[in-house]
Amino acid sequence: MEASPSRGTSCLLDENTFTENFMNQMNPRKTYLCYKVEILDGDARIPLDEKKGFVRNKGANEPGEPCHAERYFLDRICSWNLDRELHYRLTCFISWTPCVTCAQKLADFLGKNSHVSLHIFASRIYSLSDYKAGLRTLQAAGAQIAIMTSKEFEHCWENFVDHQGKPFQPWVGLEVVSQDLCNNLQAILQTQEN
DNA sequence: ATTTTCAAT
Repeated sequence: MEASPSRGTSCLLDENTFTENFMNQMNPRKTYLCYKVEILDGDARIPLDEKKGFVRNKGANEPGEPCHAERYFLDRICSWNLDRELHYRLTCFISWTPCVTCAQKLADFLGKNSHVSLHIFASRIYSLSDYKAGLRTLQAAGAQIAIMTSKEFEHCWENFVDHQGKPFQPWVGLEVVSQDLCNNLQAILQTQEN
Protein backbone atom coordinates (compact mmCIF):
# COMPACT_ATOMS: atom_id res chain seq x y z
CA MET A 1 0.00 0.00 0.00
CA GLU A 2 1.21 3.45 -0.84
CA ALA A 3 1.99 5.74 2.03
CA SER A 4 0.94 9.36 1.72
CA PRO A 5 1.61 10.94 5.08
CA SER A 6 0.79 14.55 4.39
CA ARG A 7 -1.48 15.07 1.46
CA GLY A 8 -3.05 18.46 1.21
CA THR A 9 -6.59 17.17 1.38
CA SER A 10 -6.08 14.93 4.38
CA CYS A 11 -7.96 17.29 6.71
CA LEU A 12 -11.04 17.42 4.49
CA LEU A 13 -14.10 15.26 4.88
CA ASP A 14 -15.41 13.22 2.02
CA GLU A 15 -18.62 14.75 0.66
CA ASN A 16 -20.78 11.71 1.42
CA THR A 17 -19.28 11.26 4.86
CA PHE A 18 -20.26 14.82 5.69
CA THR A 19 -23.80 14.45 4.42
CA GLU A 20 -24.40 11.06 6.01
CA ASN A 21 -23.19 12.25 9.39
CA PHE A 22 -24.48 15.79 9.58
CA MET A 23 -27.92 15.39 8.01
CA ASN A 24 -29.93 16.40 11.03
CA GLN A 25 -32.85 14.01 10.58
CA MET A 26 -30.63 10.91 10.41
CA ASN A 27 -29.30 9.02 13.43
CA PRO A 28 -25.91 7.58 12.51
CA ARG A 29 -24.10 5.51 15.11
CA LYS A 30 -20.92 7.49 14.95
CA THR A 31 -19.80 11.03 15.54
CA TYR A 32 -17.71 13.49 13.55
CA LEU A 33 -16.28 16.66 15.01
CA CYS A 34 -14.84 19.44 12.84
CA TYR A 35 -12.85 22.14 14.61
CA LYS A 36 -11.15 25.44 13.95
CA VAL A 37 -8.99 27.71 16.07
CA GLU A 38 -8.71 31.49 16.18
CA ILE A 39 -6.63 33.86 18.28
CA LEU A 40 -8.68 36.64 19.81
CA ASP A 41 -6.91 39.99 19.75
CA GLY A 42 -9.25 42.69 20.97
CA ASP A 43 -12.15 42.60 18.56
CA ALA A 44 -10.11 40.88 15.89
CA ARG A 45 -10.03 37.16 15.25
CA ILE A 46 -6.97 35.66 13.64
CA PRO A 47 -7.66 32.22 12.15
CA LEU A 48 -5.04 29.52 12.60
CA ASP A 49 -5.81 27.57 9.46
CA GLU A 50 -3.11 25.01 10.12
CA LYS A 51 -5.02 23.99 13.25
CA LYS A 52 -8.20 23.12 11.42
CA GLY A 53 -9.45 19.61 10.94
CA PHE A 54 -11.76 16.88 12.10
CA VAL A 55 -11.84 13.82 14.31
CA ARG A 56 -14.28 10.96 14.60
CA ASN A 57 -15.01 8.56 17.38
CA LYS A 58 -13.69 5.03 17.53
CA GLY A 59 -16.64 2.70 17.85
CA ALA A 60 -17.10 -0.42 19.93
CA ASN A 61 -16.92 -2.38 16.65
CA GLU A 62 -13.34 -1.29 16.04
CA PRO A 63 -10.14 -2.69 17.55
CA GLY A 64 -8.98 -1.24 20.84
CA GLU A 65 -10.85 0.82 23.39
CA PRO A 66 -13.85 2.79 22.14
CA CYS A 67 -13.31 6.52 22.28
CA HIS A 68 -15.67 9.42 21.80
CA ALA A 69 -14.73 12.13 19.33
CA GLU A 70 -14.39 14.73 22.07
CA ARG A 71 -11.50 12.88 23.67
CA TYR A 72 -9.55 12.93 20.41
CA PHE A 73 -10.39 16.62 20.12
CA LEU A 74 -9.09 17.35 23.64
CA ASP A 75 -5.94 15.33 22.87
CA ARG A 76 -5.30 17.49 19.83
CA ILE A 77 -5.87 20.71 21.73
CA CYS A 78 -3.41 19.64 24.42
CA SER A 79 -0.84 18.66 21.80
CA TRP A 80 -0.84 22.22 20.47
CA ASN A 81 0.43 23.65 23.76
CA LEU A 82 -1.56 26.83 23.27
CA ASP A 83 0.20 29.91 24.64
CA ARG A 84 -1.36 30.88 27.96
CA GLU A 85 -0.52 34.51 27.27
CA LEU A 86 -2.94 34.57 24.33
CA HIS A 87 -6.66 34.06 24.10
CA TYR A 88 -8.05 31.42 21.80
CA ARG A 89 -11.46 30.70 20.46
CA LEU A 90 -12.15 27.10 19.56
CA THR A 91 -15.17 26.38 17.41
CA CYS A 92 -16.39 22.88 16.81
CA PHE A 93 -19.11 21.48 14.62
CA ILE A 94 -20.13 18.10 15.94
CA SER A 95 -22.72 15.70 14.60
CA TRP A 96 -23.99 14.80 18.10
CA THR A 97 -23.89 16.96 21.23
CA PRO A 98 -21.41 15.63 23.83
CA CYS A 99 -22.57 12.87 26.17
CA VAL A 100 -22.57 13.62 29.90
CA THR A 101 -19.07 12.21 30.38
CA CYS A 102 -17.54 14.18 27.51
CA ALA A 103 -19.40 17.31 28.56
CA GLN A 104 -17.81 17.01 31.99
CA LYS A 105 -14.35 16.50 30.46
CA LEU A 106 -14.78 19.58 28.28
CA ALA A 107 -16.03 21.56 31.27
CA ASP A 108 -12.98 20.49 33.29
CA PHE A 109 -10.72 21.54 30.44
CA LEU A 110 -12.33 24.97 30.25
CA GLY A 111 -12.01 25.37 34.01
CA LYS A 112 -8.26 24.80 33.79
CA ASN A 113 -7.71 26.79 30.59
CA SER A 114 -9.18 30.24 30.98
CA HIS A 115 -7.26 31.37 27.88
CA VAL A 116 -9.50 29.17 25.76
CA SER A 117 -13.16 29.74 24.92
CA LEU A 118 -15.25 27.09 23.27
CA HIS A 119 -18.15 27.41 20.86
CA ILE A 120 -20.02 24.24 19.99
CA PHE A 121 -22.47 23.84 17.13
CA ALA A 122 -24.18 20.47 17.03
CA SER A 123 -26.19 18.87 14.28
CA ARG A 124 -28.29 16.80 16.68
CA ILE A 125 -28.90 16.40 20.41
CA TYR A 126 -27.50 13.19 21.82
CA SER A 127 -30.15 12.31 24.34
CA LEU A 128 -29.16 9.33 26.43
CA SER A 129 -28.49 9.08 30.14
CA ASP A 130 -27.92 12.42 31.90
CA TYR A 131 -27.35 14.35 28.72
CA LYS A 132 -29.32 17.37 29.91
CA ALA A 133 -27.25 17.77 33.06
CA GLY A 134 -24.12 17.34 30.94
CA LEU A 135 -25.08 20.12 28.57
CA ARG A 136 -25.89 22.44 31.47
CA THR A 137 -22.55 21.67 33.11
CA LEU A 138 -20.77 22.47 29.88
CA GLN A 139 -22.66 25.72 29.49
CA ALA A 140 -21.94 26.66 33.11
CA ALA A 141 -18.24 26.15 32.40
CA GLY A 142 -18.46 28.89 29.81
CA ALA A 143 -19.02 26.96 26.59
CA GLN A 144 -21.47 28.35 24.08
CA ILE A 145 -23.70 25.56 22.80
CA ALA A 146 -25.96 25.92 19.79
CA ILE A 147 -27.63 23.87 17.09
CA MET A 148 -26.28 24.00 13.56
CA THR A 149 -28.44 25.98 11.16
CA SER A 150 -28.06 26.18 7.40
CA LYS A 151 -25.42 28.85 8.01
CA GLU A 152 -23.21 26.45 9.97
CA PHE A 153 -23.84 23.52 7.62
CA GLU A 154 -22.75 25.68 4.73
CA HIS A 155 -19.72 26.91 6.66
CA CYS A 156 -18.71 23.31 7.30
CA TRP A 157 -19.24 22.40 3.69
CA GLU A 158 -17.02 25.24 2.55
CA ASN A 159 -14.29 24.71 5.14
CA PHE A 160 -14.13 21.04 6.03
CA VAL A 161 -15.48 19.13 3.03
CA ASP A 162 -13.75 18.09 -0.17
CA HIS A 163 -16.64 19.58 -2.14
CA GLN A 164 -14.83 19.75 -5.51
CA GLY A 165 -16.17 23.18 -6.20
CA LYS A 166 -19.82 22.27 -5.71
CA PRO A 167 -21.98 24.59 -3.62
CA PHE A 168 -23.70 23.32 -0.49
CA GLN A 169 -27.08 21.75 -1.24
CA PRO A 170 -29.39 21.91 1.79
CA TRP A 171 -31.44 18.76 2.27
CA VAL A 172 -35.20 18.72 2.56
CA GLY A 173 -36.27 19.47 6.12
CA LEU A 174 -32.96 20.99 7.24
CA GLU A 175 -34.47 24.21 8.50
CA VAL A 176 -37.47 22.69 10.22
CA VAL A 177 -35.45 20.07 12.07
CA SER A 178 -32.79 22.61 13.01
CA GLN A 179 -35.37 25.00 14.43
CA ASP A 180 -37.02 22.20 16.35
CA LEU A 181 -33.72 21.08 17.87
CA CYS A 182 -32.85 24.67 18.66
CA ASN A 183 -36.05 25.02 20.66
CA ASN A 184 -35.32 21.76 22.46
CA LEU A 185 -31.81 22.85 23.33
CA GLN A 186 -32.97 26.20 24.65
CA ALA A 187 -35.48 24.44 26.88
CA ILE A 188 -32.75 22.15 28.23
CA LEU A 189 -30.30 24.96 28.90
CA GLN A 190 -32.81 27.29 30.49
CA THR A 191 -34.20 24.97 33.14
CA GLN A 192 -32.90 22.61 35.79
CA GLU A 193 -35.47 19.91 35.24
CA ASN A 194 -34.88 16.49 33.86
C1' DA B 1 -42.98 15.23 28.13
C1' DT B 2 -39.99 14.60 24.13
C1' DT B 3 -34.49 10.07 22.56
C1' DT B 4 -32.77 5.37 21.43
C1' DT B 5 -28.15 8.11 19.57
C1' DC B 6 -20.04 8.05 19.81
C1' DA B 7 -23.14 0.13 16.84
C1' DA B 8 -24.79 -4.64 17.30
C1' DT B 9 -31.49 -7.27 18.13
